[in-house]
Order: sequence, then structure tokens, then C-alpha cells
Amino acid sequence: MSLATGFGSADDSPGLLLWQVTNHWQAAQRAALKPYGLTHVQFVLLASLSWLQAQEAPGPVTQRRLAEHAATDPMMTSQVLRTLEARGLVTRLPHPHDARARAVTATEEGAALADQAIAVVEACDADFFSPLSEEVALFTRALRTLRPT
Amino acid sequence: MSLATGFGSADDSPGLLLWQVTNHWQAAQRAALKPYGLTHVQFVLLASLSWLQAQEAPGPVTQRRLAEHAATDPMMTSQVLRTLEARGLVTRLPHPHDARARAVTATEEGAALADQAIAVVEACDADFFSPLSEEVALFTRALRTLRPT
DNA sequence: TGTCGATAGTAAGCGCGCATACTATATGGA
DNA sequence: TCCATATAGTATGCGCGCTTACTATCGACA
Repeated sequence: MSLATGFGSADDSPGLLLWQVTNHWQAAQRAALKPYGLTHVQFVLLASLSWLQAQEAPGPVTQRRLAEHAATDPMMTSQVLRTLEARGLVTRLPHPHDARARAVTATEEGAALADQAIAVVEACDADFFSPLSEEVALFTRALRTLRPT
Repeated sequence: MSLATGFGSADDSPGLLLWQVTNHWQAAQRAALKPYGLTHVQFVLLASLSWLQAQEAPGPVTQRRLAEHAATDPMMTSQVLRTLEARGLVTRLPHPHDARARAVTATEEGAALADQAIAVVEACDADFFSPLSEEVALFTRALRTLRPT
């Protein structure tokens, strides 16, 4: 309502808290992934791509499908995948049946790196959310409620 | 643990959910603040500055103190304040007792804009978290637990 | 009084996160 | 067959969020 009640401290606003906690979490992820030379988003896309490849889906994985699965912006997905391609972690070959699309695959090196990073990231996550202990299930459910469709 | 269990879907990871939900929330804030020509961070700093000014603290508000209060990066705070200064919403005069520091104040226009925006942002927040209904208190408490010291 | 560590602020730069606008191709229907 | 619409992907640009490195000043202490 007023300045004094509304924004005196972030304690009042779940939104501000959400923002601050997420920044804190991203910092933890950044630190955990630093030894692998990966950013958080690079890791998510690489790991998601590895997983999608392993699925028995029809046709090769396109950038669009990867972006949809990882819930990332298609534009950013394009940029990040080109970075990963430049580092030899993914390939972006022309799609066999759709001249507009790319067939994206993780290279052996990329998949191996993702496998290593996944363990570290999961440990980092577990540590980050450990203060919640049993409440983490409730917390996760709340987040799922707020997630965009 | 493995690709299949660890990153098949964001449902599994509170971290990924946190990230996605925050992006979603930021989009809502962006839309709500668009009519005022403010970004989320600009709004937070402007509103926090207005609040700090109203407090009976010793000496003028410095960028450092504002950044600390809003839990924002000092470098970013500097940038954003210069943007707000260019738009006439804040002033950044030399500090009377410390030649290193700036005495930051919200202009009348800035304070008025903040007051208007606060109402809209609070409504936006209430709407965003309404799916949680009563659980919002629990959710906020969990976030506070995870907040950096 | 001089100097030395701590502090306020900024320059430059990278990687998202997203908005806008564009090209090229695919696809369904007359 | 031709065309309208939808779709895959990219160029450009802005605003964070943060890192590193730097200047200038302050405060404490000998």
C-alpha cells in the first residue's frame, strides 16, 4: 500500500524473496559448474539434449523440441547451442526431412561432460535445499503450482 | 543420478522449478510495470530508495546502503541509478562528508512514480501467488530459510 | 604527519532472458 | 498447382547479474 509497509524489506514480499533466492541458487550452480566450464543454462540444455536423445522419439531432436522440453527461450537456445557447438559438445547438422530445422545431438564429449556435471549439480541442489529438510516436498509442490503452463 | 532420472523433466528438480517460476514472475512484473516505463530492478531500487529516505537514518543514502538494503549487486545498482538519474527520477549528488560516495535521492517525480507502481506491483504479486492461497505463508517461510545471509 | 589497509564507486566485458523483426521452408486447402 | 498461413531458426538490441580490475578517498595507527 504505502512505501513504509510495502517495500521496507524483502521479508514482506514473496516475489522479492523468490528473486533473491533464485539469484543465490544460480550463484551456487555457477560455482559448482565452474570446473566444467559450463554455465547453468549450457548445462541444462546439454543434459536435456542427452536425455532427449536417449528417448525413443520419432526423428532427430530439433532446437525447438529441446527448447520446449527445457522450457527455455528459443532464441537463447539457438545462441547457447551455437556456443556449445563451437566447443565441440554438440553438433547442429541439417535436419534430414525439414530444411528449416537443425538436428541437434550431443557429441560423445558433450554427453560425458553432462554425465559428470549432473552428479555435481544434483549434489549442489541437495545441499542448497537441505535447510528445508522435509519441507522440500511441500516447497516443490508450491513451485509446481506456480509454474507456467 | 543418471540422465534418465535426473533431468528428464524439471518436475524432479526444485532448482529448475525455482528458476522457471522466477522467470515467469519476472515476466509478470515486466508486464505490470511496462506502463510506467520501469523494469523490475529499476522499480525495486526506486521504491527502496523512497523508503530509505523516509527513514530517520543518519546521513544521506549512499549507493552502497541502497544496494545492501535491496540486496542488489553494487555494480548493477550503480548502472541502474545512472539510468534513473538520466530520466530525472533520482539525483546523485556528491556526498557532503565523503568525497567517495554519492548522496542518492528520489526526485518528487521519482517518488510519485514509485508510489503509483507499488500498488500495481503488489496487485500483480497477489495475483501471481494466489494459486497458493493459504500456503503462501509456508512458501514465504521456506524462501526466507533459503535466503542468503 | 605519513602511510597503509579498507571502502565507495566505476570501466569493461560476458552470458543470459527476452522483445522485435526478419528469412526460409513446410503444410493445408482451393 | 498455387497460395495463405504456420513454423524453424536467426540478426539485432536492451537490461540485468556478475566478475575482474581499477581509481579515489577514508580511517586507523605508528
